[in-house]
Amino acid sequence: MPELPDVEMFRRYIGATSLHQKIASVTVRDRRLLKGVSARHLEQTLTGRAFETAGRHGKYLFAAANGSAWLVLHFGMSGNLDYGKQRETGRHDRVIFDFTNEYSLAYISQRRLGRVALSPGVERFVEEHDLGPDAMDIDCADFASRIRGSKAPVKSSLMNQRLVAGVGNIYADEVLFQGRMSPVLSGNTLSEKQARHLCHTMQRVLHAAVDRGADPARFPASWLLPNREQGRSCPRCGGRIRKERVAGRSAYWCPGCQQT
DNA sequence: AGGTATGTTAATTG
DNA sequence: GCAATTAACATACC
Repeated sequence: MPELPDVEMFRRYIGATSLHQKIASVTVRDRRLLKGVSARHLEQTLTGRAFETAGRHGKYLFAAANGSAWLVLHFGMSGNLDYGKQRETGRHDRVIFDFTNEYSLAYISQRRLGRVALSPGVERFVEEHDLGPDAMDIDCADFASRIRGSKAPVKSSLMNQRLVAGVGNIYADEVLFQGRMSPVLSGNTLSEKQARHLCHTMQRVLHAAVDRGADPARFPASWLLPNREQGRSCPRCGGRIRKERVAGRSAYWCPGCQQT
């Protein structure tokens, strides 16, 4: 689930539920999910403070505590947040933030591939992890020069978080489908115009997904996602959807309308 | 039982 | 040294 649109929903969720409340305690139920911070340090840093704002860069979610400590959440292949009053602890709750008003926020990671960290700020984090610009607001001229500077398959570059942050396997397929471009096309063969067009398509798709609450059930039938299965018919040309391994992941596309 | 799954990263290969 | 691919990670599902 958690690609940019999903994480944007999580950001809004925190914004709507968890800001400006004093943190009473932090419970780390599985320290394997912590990255670069001890359970003790996380608890000591956050307890007594409150989250003031929620930010996002690519697939990373940030919540600023008082001062200059930011909580960083990443969701991996599975993940969720759940806020509630006197909620019962779930089996996959990995870190729980208890507020002084009896409400708590649970960071849930079923497959434990997510990570929880602390950072002095979003900018610093982005720099340290060498993340590219966020996919929603990357400048398309910048995007074009980045993707044209790589001979990797365009799908691989779309998913490369150092090139542009936020697009994963599902949305990469959707962007390429809507941009009518083959996933295996080499980036350095794109014209400036093609690269910019791909960028605009990417931003349109992500924006539309966010507008629909990142809920696939609300995505238009004309999109690839509802038909992302080998052998299904393409909602645009009726051709067959093909599945093939590209850049180590399953790529689904319509050879009929994604020629170049 | 074996393959696959929306992610990142360390290790490996070219 | 760099870019690109693969393995590993943990768990659930088909």
